[in-house]
Amino acid sequence: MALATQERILEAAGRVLSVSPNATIDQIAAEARVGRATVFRHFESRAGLLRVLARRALAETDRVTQQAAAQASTATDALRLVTRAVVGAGGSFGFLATAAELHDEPEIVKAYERQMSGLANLIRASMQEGFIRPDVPIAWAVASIDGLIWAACQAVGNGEVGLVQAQDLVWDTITSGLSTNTRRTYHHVK
Amino acid sequence: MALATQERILEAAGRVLSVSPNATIDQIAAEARVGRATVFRHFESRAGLLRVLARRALAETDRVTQQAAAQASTATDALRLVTRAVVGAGGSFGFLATAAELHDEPEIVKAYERQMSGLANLIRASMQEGFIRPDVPIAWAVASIDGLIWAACQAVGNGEVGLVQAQDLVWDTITSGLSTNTRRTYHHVK
DNA sequence: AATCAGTGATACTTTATCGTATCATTCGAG
DNA sequence: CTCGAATGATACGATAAAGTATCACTGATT
Repeated sequence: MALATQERILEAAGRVLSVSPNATIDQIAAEARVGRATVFRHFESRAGLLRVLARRALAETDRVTQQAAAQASTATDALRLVTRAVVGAGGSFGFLATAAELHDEPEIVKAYERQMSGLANLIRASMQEGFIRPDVPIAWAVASIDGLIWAACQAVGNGEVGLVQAQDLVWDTITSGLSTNTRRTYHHVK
Repeated sequence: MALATQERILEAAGRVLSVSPNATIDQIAAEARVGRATVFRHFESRAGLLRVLARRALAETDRVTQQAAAQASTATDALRLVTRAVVGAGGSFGFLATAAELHDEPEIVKAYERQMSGLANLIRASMQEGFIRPDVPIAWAVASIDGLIWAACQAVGNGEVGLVQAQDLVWDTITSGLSTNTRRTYHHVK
C-alpha cells in the first residue's frame, strides 16, 4: 500500500506543519503513525516532502479557483466564488504562509505569485463591473482579501466559527465591512 | 557602548527574523555588524533574545494602544485610533506571527492573548455604540481586523502602499468594505 | 508453501547550530 | 600614558536533527 502510506504522510505533515512549522521528521512520522525511515523511503528529504506538499496545496487551490471561476457569469461573482472556495480549501495550505523554507523555492514562490496575480485580475475586472470601489488601490484589495481569507482559515481552524459561516463572513466583510455605516469617509491619497 | 550594541542587535534581529524566522545567530550578528560572541554577551541564549524582542514588541504595542485609547472619546474612535497605531508600529512586531518558538513561551502567549482580548472589548463597546454591526460574531470581528492590520503591515513592508495610506485603508475597509455596495446581504447563521 | 515488496525499529554518520572559553585588540576615561 | 571594559575572532564541545544502512517482520500474491 505504497500510495496510501505516502498519502498518510502528506496529510500528517500538513496537519503538523500548520501548527508547528519547524516540526521534525520524527513528529511528522509519529502523526502519520509511520516509522521515521518510511518517510525517507517516500520522500528524498525533508525539503522534498515540503516541496511536494506545497505543490499539492497550490494545485488544489488552482483547482478550486478555476472550478469556481468557471461557474461564474461575472467577474464579481467569480471573485465571490473563488473567495469561498479558497476559504474552503484553507486547511490544506495553511502551512504555506508560515513555512519559511519555502520562501526560497523558486517554483513555489512563482506559483504563489501567479495566484496572487490572478486574484488581482479578478479584482480589476470586478472594479470595472462597478462592484469594487475604484478608489481602492489594487494592491490593497489583493492584500486585504488575502488577509481576510487567512483570518477566516485561522478562525475556522480554531473552531471560533464554522466553515460555512466563515465563508459568508469573508465575502460580507469584503462587501460592506463590519460597520453599520453605509456611507464611507475614505479620502483617496494621490 | 554596551547599550547601543544591545540595541543594534535587537533591531537587527527584528529585521532579519521578520524575513526569515529561523535565522541563525550568525545571520543576526552579521546584520547587526557585530561578532557572534557579542550576541551571547548581551543575551543568555537565542531563546532569551527572542523573548526580549517579543516582550519589547508587545510592550510597544501596548504603549501605542493605550496612548491611542486615551485620546479617544468613544469606543469606536478608540478602535480607529488603536488600529492606526498598531499598523504604525507594525514593523516592530512583524516577526511575532511567524516565529514558531514563541508559541510555547507562556509569557508571550499570555501578553498576546491579553491584547486580543482588549481588542475584543473595544469591538464589543463599539458594537454597543452602534458602529460595529450586531450580527457580526465578535470572534470574526477580532480575527478580521487582525487580518487587515497584518495585511496592511505586509503591504507597507513591501512598499505597495505608504504607511499613512495603509492606515486609512484599514479603517476604511473595516468601516465599509471594498465594494460600492452600501446594502449588505449577510444572513446570520444561528 | 515460497516469495517479495513494504514496513518498523534501531544504530550509525554527518552536519548545522548553539553556547562557552580564550586571547588579542581597540577605544575611551582617568 | 595606562588601565579596563567591550569587542572580534577563533576554536572547542555539546546537541539535535537529517539522512543512511541494516535486519527482522508481516501480509499479500502466486
